[in-house]
Amino acid sequence: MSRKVAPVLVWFRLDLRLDDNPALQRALQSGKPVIPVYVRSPEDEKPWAAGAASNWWLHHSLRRLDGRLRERGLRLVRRSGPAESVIGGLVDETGADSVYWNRRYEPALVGRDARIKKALQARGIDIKSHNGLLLFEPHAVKNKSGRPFQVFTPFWKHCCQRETTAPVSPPRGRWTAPVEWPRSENVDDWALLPEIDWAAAFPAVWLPGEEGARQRLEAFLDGPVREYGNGRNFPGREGVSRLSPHLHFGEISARRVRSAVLESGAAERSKAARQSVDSFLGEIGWREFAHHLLYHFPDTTDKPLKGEFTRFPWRNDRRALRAWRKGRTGYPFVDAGMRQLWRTGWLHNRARMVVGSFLVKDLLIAWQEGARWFWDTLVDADLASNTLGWQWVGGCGADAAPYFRVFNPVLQGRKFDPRGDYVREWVPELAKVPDKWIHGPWEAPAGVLADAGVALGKDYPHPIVDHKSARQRALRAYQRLKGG
DNA sequence: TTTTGAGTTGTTCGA
DNA sequence: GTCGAACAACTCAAA
Repeated sequence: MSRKVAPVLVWFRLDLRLDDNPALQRALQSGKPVIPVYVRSPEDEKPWAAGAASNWWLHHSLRRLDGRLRERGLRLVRRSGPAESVIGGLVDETGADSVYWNRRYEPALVGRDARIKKALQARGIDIKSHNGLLLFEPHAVKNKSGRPFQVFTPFWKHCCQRETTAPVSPPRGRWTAPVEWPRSENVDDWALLPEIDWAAAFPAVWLPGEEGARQRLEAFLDGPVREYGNGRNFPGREGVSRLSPHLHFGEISARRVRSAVLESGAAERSKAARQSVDSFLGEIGWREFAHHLLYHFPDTTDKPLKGEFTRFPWRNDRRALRAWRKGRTGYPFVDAGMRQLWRTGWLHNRARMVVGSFLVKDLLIAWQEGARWFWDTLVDADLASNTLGWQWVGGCGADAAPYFRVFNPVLQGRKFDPRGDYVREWVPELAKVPDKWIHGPWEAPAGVLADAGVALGKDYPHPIVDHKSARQRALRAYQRLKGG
């Protein structure tokens, strides 16, 4: 191999995969030696530092990616520091004449990447950025008046009428490595893993990395996808894909997921299956929409999109917030969700809505508090999706839930966890409570609780608020806001 | 330009 | 027990 051929740097970000990775693909097609790089940079921590659960995932995902690259004769060079100086320094060290990456759309990073691009181009480096994250890029989707969509349905209808590009598979065999590898930091030294054993249960649930993503997708296509329309509502069943962390870290692309679902033929089996596929693809659409909104409304990570909500009378109740975080609200369905989150770094979407509604409406605690907690505890913590979700549940987003939509945690439990499986799994102290009372143990006759070995206030808390009056309180607060 | 219809995920109340 | 209306008002997209 000639020493004179300048290598290409491929800057990996939220695209920790080999498959359908346009930046990598382009580099490989150039025939030049390829140097994959991951930069741990302080800009990535804006507006919020990465959460502990995300860091756990990142640690493992980086190791997996390095392993996969090594199978192809490459490796992942890891560096930390401001991205501009790290990438610039690597260009100097390696003599690279090109740098390729896939675009990110978070407010803090768009400008940074543009600066890096400009600075490198000024030095004569070939810079190419690609779309590896989304089906439709935020700046490319506009309504007929040239403005960003703010309502999901028309947004997604519009998107579905557009052309999409097909996923690409990387070339087989071994790839061209540089003559010399630049120094790399050790992921272990980044201290991404939590010191306490809080993540102990994660490995039983998750396999970070591209292979794990593939397995999840295949398991989903093997069955649940056909029942998704209905099955996705039941947190105690295996009805959803659980692809969210893999999608967040880019271990699998939205293009790949979409095309695999369509090619699986799942939709052809029945009308219900067709609808199931549509509603699953709609969830991919919500991910797109979240990025779209955050790109066009960058303040919404912290500020309500609807301005009047800045004067909403949120309560500052640390005690209630703590009970919510720990899953000790006394509402079993809510507590099951919060404990699943803590133990596994993930929460079923039905449960996300219920616990979110409980925090915001029943406890009248600001949605930002919920967003922060999710940010720290979710392995799929994604700035765009988290922002959209909490603005939605808070009723202050673009596509807001009407304020009077207050989830009743008992009814939700009875409807979507009728046998109490979900509650029994995550709130084991209630395991012996009969189905009839499992979602509202305080209503159970004393004898029933005694037989189940539950003393309320001792083994399991009394409800920290009375839902009926809490609902009234929330409705009044929201009504006042409207009234001015 | 104006008008019209619709908008992720719910609950309660009263007939 | 079931069912439909009410819970508001507003913005947005499209015809």
